[in-house]
Amino acid sequence: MGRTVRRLPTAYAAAPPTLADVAERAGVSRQTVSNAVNNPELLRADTLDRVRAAIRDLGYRPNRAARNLRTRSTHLIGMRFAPAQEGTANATMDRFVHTLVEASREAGYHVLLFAGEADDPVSGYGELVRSTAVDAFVITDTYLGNPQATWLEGRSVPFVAFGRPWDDGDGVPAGRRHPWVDVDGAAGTRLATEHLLDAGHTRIAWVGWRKDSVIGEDRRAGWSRALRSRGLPTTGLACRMEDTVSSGREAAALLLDEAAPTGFVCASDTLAMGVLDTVAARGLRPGADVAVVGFDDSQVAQLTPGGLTSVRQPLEQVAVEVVGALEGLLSVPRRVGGGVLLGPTLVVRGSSER
Amino acid sequence: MGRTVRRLPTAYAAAPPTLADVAERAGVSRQTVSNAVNNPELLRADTLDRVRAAIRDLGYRPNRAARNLRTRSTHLIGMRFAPAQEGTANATMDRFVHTLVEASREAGYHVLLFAGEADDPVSGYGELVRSTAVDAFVITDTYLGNPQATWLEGRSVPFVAFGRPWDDGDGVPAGRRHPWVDVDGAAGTRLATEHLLDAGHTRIAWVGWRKDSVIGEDRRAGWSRALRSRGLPTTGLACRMEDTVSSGREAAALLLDEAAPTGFVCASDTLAMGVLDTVAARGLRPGADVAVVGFDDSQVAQLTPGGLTSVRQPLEQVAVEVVGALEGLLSVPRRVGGGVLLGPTLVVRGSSER
DNA sequence: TCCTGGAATTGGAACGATCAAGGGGGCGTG
DNA sequence: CACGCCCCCTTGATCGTTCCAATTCCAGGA
Repeated sequence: MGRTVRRLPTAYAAAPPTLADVAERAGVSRQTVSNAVNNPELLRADTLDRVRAAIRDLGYRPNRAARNLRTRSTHLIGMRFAPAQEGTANATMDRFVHTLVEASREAGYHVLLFAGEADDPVSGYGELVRSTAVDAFVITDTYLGNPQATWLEGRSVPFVAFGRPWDDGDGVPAGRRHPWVDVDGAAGTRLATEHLLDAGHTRIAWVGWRKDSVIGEDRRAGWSRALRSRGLPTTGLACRMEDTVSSGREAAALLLDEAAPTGFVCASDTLAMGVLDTVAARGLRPGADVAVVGFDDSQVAQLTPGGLTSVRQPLEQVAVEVVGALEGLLSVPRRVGGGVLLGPTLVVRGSSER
Repeated sequence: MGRTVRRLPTAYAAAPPTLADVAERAGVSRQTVSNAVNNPELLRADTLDRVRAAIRDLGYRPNRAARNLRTRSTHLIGMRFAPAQEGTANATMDRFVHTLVEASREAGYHVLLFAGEADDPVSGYGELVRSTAVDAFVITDTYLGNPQATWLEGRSVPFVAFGRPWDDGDGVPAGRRHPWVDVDGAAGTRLATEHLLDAGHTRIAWVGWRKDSVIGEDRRAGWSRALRSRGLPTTGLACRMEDTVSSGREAAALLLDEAAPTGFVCASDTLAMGVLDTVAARGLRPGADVAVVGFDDSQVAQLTPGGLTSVRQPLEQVAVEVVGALEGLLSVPRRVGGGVLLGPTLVVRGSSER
């Protein structure tokens, strides 16, 4: 009848109350308490009140392990956490993860971080799937070939990708239709370029990444489209490099010598910092003489003296959409996922305006 | 005898194999399989081989929910994830969290992120404790009064803090002896100050935070001790501000006017960026005329033109120590936790050397 | 041959929740 | 008054694992 005394494994916290404890206190059966928690509309109003009072008095919370075991779902979302690269301006993860955690909470989920072998993009997932530790995954680095997505789809594990499936252009083959959320990089660089065009610049250069980066080529497309739509040339105005400050420096020097641009649109804040450095070294004033725009609105863009104008990704919105897609995925009718493409904004600072 | 067909809740992955499946295949009982996984030394060698082969063939992984339920432990570590403040140079979390995840994995744990109400430092913990969703917590923002630690200790919930319990000086009252790991901020600023002293500077200023920041006062102490130990004055050379770039700018202007220092040690990279800005605005060359050192080795320090010398916290080491302390805490004999204080390093860049 | 004892293995119960049926009232209806 | 129905609630089984105690196996000693 009463609850039995339990031995505790490590003698920490007192054993939390169980469904049976609440039931006894409220004078109902276990199932009724369960219903009060999960299907309150099934109970008569006064019974519900009584049970809720008992729950409150005892500080009852359903034991997750027991619930998980029975329902075969953990309400956990797995995410493989890769660190930001040192020496690069992109601290994207911080903002994204925070909102992901927040939005997940509202949807009744928690975020489980895990690590994998550095050289194997698929490692770590299998263990969690087979031990039914998570309900779904969020994958974040989908730039190349995207082996995680393929792996997960092959095993029918639900997941949402932050990033488009790039590898197959328009004609996405059947069975490769997972839900994804992404930011329209081309729209961002187009915004940046038009911002400079509106300020009167006509010779605007592109400083981007190597050609094999699909994201880089997408961003580049925004720049070239903006120029072409106003009938301006792009030839000789583009430069593709590694994503480092010194590459940005070199690219700016090269371009200033060869093409004398008055504006620079860059694929990253890292490159933009290099461009700014060269501009300053030549005695040109950022904003006044030469305008520079970066990408990511990193802390560097915010803190560098004068400020760096930069394209800001709506990471908070991305996270919210990701959780929304997950909810759709985990609710009963399996919705074949499409994609969501969000528009970035431009944060104008001193480097492009004075 | 054979396993029954199971209906799946959402018709995703095929149902993973269970202990019973493995047992049947290996021709042993369930308990023997369990022992093969958890206490292999109890089995005869040939039996162990047979069971292991069955486990491998079926791709068996223990169901976490069932295991959690029975053992009353989840092998999850909870961490409340607060985002980095925008406009501040500190992207500490990224580095720390990554290593925490990595080290946790080696210890057989995963990291569960959760969110709480912004205005309530304790919110979020209770739910996870009462639903036995995590075994322990890592708390990271222990600067003031540290209500989470008090809350968790009051409920005998195991946790490790990144950050010392500041509030009670030397005489830590009994019952407030939780394990913690921290970085010796004073040692860091002392390192920075001595770096400048060794370069020949004698008038070295401090740009720090308001007096009510214990961490700020600790860092300040490193600076003042370094100066005093060489018989140099500190009066008139310290300035305490908000943690913003413009504060750093103002502080530098003030100090240059009043005390004409040739070196600046700052409580953060954010402040240091402001100092650098003022230095440049006055036509002084960072490194050559005036040396500046920041704190945190943030991306800004790495990417700013010329580079900003900065104190780097050994966050990877902190995470490893944190996990080590957790392991000690969660293993059977409760060890009353002491603290671990780690030394930072100095990353020298152009702002202090030319 | 029987007994003993340690090592190896087994079957039953339990962890705490949900699922799937199975009642017991009260009320309207024939 | 009996019947059936719906509403509300209860009972027993179950998820997959580990704990506990019991049982079998096998070698060595009396």
